[in-house]
Amino acid sequence: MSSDRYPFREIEARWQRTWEDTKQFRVTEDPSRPKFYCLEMFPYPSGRIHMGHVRNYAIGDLLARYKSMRGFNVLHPMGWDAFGLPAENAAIEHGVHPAIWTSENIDYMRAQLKRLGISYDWDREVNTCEPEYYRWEQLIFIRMLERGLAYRKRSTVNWCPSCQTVLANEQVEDGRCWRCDSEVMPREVDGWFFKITAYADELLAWCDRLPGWPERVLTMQRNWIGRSEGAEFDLAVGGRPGIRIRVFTTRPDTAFGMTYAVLAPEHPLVDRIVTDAREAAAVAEFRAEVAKESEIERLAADRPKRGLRLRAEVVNPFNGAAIPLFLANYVLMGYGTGAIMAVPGEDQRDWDFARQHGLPIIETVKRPEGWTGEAYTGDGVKINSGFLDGLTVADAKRKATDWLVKQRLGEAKVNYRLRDWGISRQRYWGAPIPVLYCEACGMVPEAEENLPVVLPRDVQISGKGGSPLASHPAFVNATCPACGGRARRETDTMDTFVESSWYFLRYCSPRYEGSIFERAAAEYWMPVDQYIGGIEHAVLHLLYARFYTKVLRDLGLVKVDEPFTALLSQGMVIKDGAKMSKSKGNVVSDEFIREKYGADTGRLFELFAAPPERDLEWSDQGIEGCSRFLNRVWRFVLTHQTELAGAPPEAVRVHGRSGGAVGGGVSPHPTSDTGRAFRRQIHETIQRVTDDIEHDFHFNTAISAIMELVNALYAFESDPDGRVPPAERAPLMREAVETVLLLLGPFCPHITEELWARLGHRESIFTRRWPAADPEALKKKAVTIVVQVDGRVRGRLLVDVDAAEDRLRQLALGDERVRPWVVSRRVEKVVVVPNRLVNIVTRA
RNA sequence: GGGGGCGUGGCGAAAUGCAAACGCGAAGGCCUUAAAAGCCUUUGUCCCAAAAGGACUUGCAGGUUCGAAUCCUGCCGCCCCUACCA
Repeated sequence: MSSDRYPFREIEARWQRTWEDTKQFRVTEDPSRPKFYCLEMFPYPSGRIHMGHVRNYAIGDLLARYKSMRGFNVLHPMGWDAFGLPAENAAIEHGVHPAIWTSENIDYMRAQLKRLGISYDWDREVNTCEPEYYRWEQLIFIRMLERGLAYRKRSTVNWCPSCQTVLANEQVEDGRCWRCDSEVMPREVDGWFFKITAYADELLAWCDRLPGWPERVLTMQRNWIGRSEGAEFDLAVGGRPGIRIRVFTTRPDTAFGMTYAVLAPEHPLVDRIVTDAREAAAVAEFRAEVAKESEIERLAADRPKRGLRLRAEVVNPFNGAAIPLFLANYVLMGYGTGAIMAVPGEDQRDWDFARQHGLPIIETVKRPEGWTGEAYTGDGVKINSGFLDGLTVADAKRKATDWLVKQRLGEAKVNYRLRDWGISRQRYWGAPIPVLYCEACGMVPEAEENLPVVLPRDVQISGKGGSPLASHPAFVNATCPACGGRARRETDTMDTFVESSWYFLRYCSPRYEGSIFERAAAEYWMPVDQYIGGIEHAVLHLLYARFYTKVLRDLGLVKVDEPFTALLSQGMVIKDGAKMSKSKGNVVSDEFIREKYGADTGRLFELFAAPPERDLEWSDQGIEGCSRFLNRVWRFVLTHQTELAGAPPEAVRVHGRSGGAVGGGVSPHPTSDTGRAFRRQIHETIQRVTDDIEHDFHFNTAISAIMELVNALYAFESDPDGRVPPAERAPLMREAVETVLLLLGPFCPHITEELWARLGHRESIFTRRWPAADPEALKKKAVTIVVQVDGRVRGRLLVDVDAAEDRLRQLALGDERVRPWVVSRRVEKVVVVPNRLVNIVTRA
């Protein structure tokens, strides 16, 4: 089978060596040329490149090479998101040090990437687990600390009782630890936070100013930030003049329907309200019960709403009514004020709870005719609402809020779902947080001249009992940078999402030692013009990176407001209907594909099989087809090498020049109909491929257009009817072949580079400009017009381009294939679309 | 519960006024001692002996329009995200 395949192994190795030896993809700032920063999300060095990576990098390489051929100065870097838990797991399971495991994986994966032939500037490689990298992150941490953007607090986190560590939200799968499958429990822990909520408004506002991003990613970010407008006000507790309960609501208009109020079980006021010993015991029991609820129970959609009625009552300030006060598991301390006014008439959760506890329900919005539902959340006229009666919901909200302000009870308030970013990890393999705890001075940041705080190598990693750093005396016991006394070093490390929040900035000047990056380099390259990565980072990484960029901007380090101008979210690579994974046994290895078909074929298939944003179903037959296509290209050039070599070279116009051909060649002007039609197809293909890449990333249709041109090339060559004049043959074939190679180059760089050389070119094909369609060649003399009768195709007309509407109407009505459909009917109307169709509308 | 997306041949997918480009698969043929590779033809369904021709067809039901896979409404199915967010 493979015996007749072109020698991809040899040519791929040779060109990779050439590109590396000549440093072909090394770039530097060049203010005389427009820049293009093309970036794929850098990988975690898990061990092997998989097909999802290949897809990601094939798309990036295509765009990078294409933009370069269009004259841009292209920055296309690669690096490693090298901190993370899998390295620690490997240490636990196999006794390999995380640093060694990581660095071996990086070496292996770098070699794999080089064999894919991606056009990276490898001189800019970045590795986030090196002190030269994370020292800048530590410096920024200190700056953030100074500005109150980094702070320490106690909070409830996901705790795995078996692994004895905190898990990030994304490491909890269906309420279980992704590593050991234990049920995750909530737990109070001290930790460090970044104040991303300070940027909530800006992050949200800029969602409307990122037209290069997919709408669904922006929607997910908007939902995640979750801005809601409402009001906050105080409820007095009956008989307890010193105590006021602050509640947040988005529906102040419904306040007259408040029939009870609820505190989150862990609300701090509970202890002040409850004084009786017996009630306090009941509260403690209720709290324990709720705290025991595991993540799994919390995720259950129909989780029962548990509540405990307190003896105290609160007063509805709107109507003076005394109403019961509850603790309930459906009110969360982490959102709003941790307390609510309950309006069962207009809130389904309150409705459920009220029914369970026999509480009254008051309707404050008139239901629509025939309403049969429970709580009503729609619009309508206010009823049972005192001074709000008769108003619409929107007007009543405004009036109720104004009233609260006037009474000095509350105010309008905006709340966000977004929480501050918890960055503490009780783990070893991460960047140390540069803070100390001094016996005399308290918490003190490490002195800048002492940075980096280097992660020590000689640790015992057991996976049990918290961070290994805590049991490393040489690391923990340190000197206070403020007073010189004894201090204990922070042993938490930073979430690895911090490293990936600024790596794209470090790429601008990766070896610069003076600062986090060189200002001029970042000003030249930033922002990233095209970012490409998986949809799974739609919120987390992309939101964190946006936040971190804004922080760096406010620290005066960078000028841009947003890091990524355009984003392409590629779909997953699927096999047998499921994401490829070891456990499912449906993994196709990049090495196997490269060995069997070559890198060019693998890349071509991944770009051809589906548009990039959609999931891609792997197909063993599909890749055979791509292999066959490249062999067809190869065979054509080799079998016609002599004939092609004799034709004038580079009779192809290039973008950015107004006329003529480059390199002394002559544009062929065929006189035969076949020759003219063929040349038109060559130039239509240029136009179509350019549009497909440029406008909507439809690489699959771009490839099919190139395939059609190759099919046409074979047909033109065989010329069974002898209609091509001999003088036109070789020049047109050469123009077609060179066009195919130039258009295909960014998709399949090795084979095109090789064939380009075999046509006699001395320079790399990637130093050539992208071809431009010749308007002369695109001109058509005649077009086929479809004639419809009542919307059905009944005939076709071959007419001059831009024929007059009157003439089209006449020809259509007179056409003998059309007449039978019209003859016994009355012509009502004739719709003419120039150069496209005529539709004759009739009536009996 | 909320938000978003998708539904077209046997399959991956094209198509903003001619539905099914391109590729895969399948069937038949050529080449070959044979195979591989390659090449050629056919390939949505139905009516008709066939051709010519015609009818039907983009999840289902409606609507807008001269004209709808495409726009609108409702329903069905699948996928993703999110989740007691007050």
